[in-house]
Amino acid sequence: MARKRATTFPVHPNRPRETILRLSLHDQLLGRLRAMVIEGELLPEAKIDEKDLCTRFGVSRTPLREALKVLASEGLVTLIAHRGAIVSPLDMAELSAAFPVMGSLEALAGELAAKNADDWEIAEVARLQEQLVDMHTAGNLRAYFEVNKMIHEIILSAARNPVLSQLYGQVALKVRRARFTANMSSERWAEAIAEHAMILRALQARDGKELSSILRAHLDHKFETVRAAFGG
Amino acid sequence: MARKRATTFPVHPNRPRETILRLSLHDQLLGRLRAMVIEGELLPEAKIDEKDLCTRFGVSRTPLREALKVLASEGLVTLIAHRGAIVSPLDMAELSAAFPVMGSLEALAGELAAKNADDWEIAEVARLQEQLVDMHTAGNLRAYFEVNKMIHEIILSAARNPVLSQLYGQVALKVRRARFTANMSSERWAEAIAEHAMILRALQARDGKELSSILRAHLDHKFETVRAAFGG
DNA sequence: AATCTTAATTTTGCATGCAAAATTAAGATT
DNA sequence: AATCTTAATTTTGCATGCAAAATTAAGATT
Repeated sequence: MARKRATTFPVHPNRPRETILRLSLHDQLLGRLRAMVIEGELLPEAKIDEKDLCTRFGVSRTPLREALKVLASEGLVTLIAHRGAIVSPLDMAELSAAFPVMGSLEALAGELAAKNADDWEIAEVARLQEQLVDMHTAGNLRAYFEVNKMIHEIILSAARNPVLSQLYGQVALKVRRARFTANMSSERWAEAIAEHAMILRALQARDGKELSSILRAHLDHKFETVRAAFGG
Repeated sequence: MARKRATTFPVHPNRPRETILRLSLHDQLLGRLRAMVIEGELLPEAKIDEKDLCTRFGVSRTPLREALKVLASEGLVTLIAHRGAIVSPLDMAELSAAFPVMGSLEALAGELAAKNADDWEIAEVARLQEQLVDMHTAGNLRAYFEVNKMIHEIILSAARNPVLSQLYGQVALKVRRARFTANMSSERWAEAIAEHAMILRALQARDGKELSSILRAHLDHKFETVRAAFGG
């Protein structure tokens, strides 16, 4: 497994808390820049100005450039020889490639999670499912996405497969980036909520095949939404 | 998609050749170090001596450290704060996590390749299949692995899904690393050859479901071999 | 002799420096 | 005025420098 990511995975109860973490500049920058690209603060195709970012974060070019190389290997940034980095273009072709891959990975995650999830995790998904409904009712799309992400992360971590988690994380980055620009129709939103209810039920029943296929379908529908919003 | 990898993907005929590439030190080092880790030249858990590698490759620490950060994000290397990098341990737990993921990805690749492969690619797989048999007859395991890798890479590239290729490449690294240490029994080797014949037939018939399930089974068997060799 | 301190040495994480390449600006040519 | 040269400026890729942390070595203490 890679170096620990600075993600905010929901903390499983029997795990040490309060570990004081002293992140290197490299790691902090990596996290910040990743977020900036995903959330669209840095727009696709935009040139990444090293000097600007250095002064902005008060660091030298060394750790910044290290972070850029890693982001490039994740595909979020594109390096052009002797011309530095640009934010990777967000093209429909790559996105439509990402969805089926994410679908396969989620399908596998579903199967494994149905087998391996413990009671706390299932309860947690149930709890978050309620929140999801609340966010929908409140019309808070941003918060909805956040809760949605947490549900999928619990399922992932319940799959007990770190390699799967790592790879999933990487495709999810690409997809999440698109979602920040593409909005959902209210019908699609209602549908997504219904699908999430099915996800919860399959998990509670520990029905791996069922969970697996719901997740894959859920992804396919999500793709339709994004495709519609983007035009592809 | 990420920066171009320095891999030796078989070249599809209608693609420009002879592109003169001037790789940055960072990229060259990345490729060299990756190969060294995969091929076991740098042993698992071994400390990576920056100064040693710098003098060895005649470069300064800057590009070397950039490469190490990327290798860390790929999971081949583990960074320890203020203590530098070690070659990531090759543990059975991670390996058994990697195999089902690779299986899912290959299954997807198979389905897509059956749909999208062109005649050249199918012919190429057929040609390599013959070579595979030859290598088996010659008892040349190293060359066998190489040809085997090429077949899987053709299937991957015939899937026409760069995201899939990228992720597959990453899990494949982990698995390939294990294969360099684990040997195959002669029975398993014969079996693998037979499975490859089935792979070719399914591809020629463009039977996506079939190809998909053979590939997944092929991976499962490969896992058994590795597990046996390693003891897990 | 084994353990503990403390100082010397090495290594790490990051900042800075510098030449080559790319970009921009300014003047020359049509 | 538009295009072309050429010089000035900026940016990039990498090397080097330096303080803090980790490791090792050396001497002190039991």
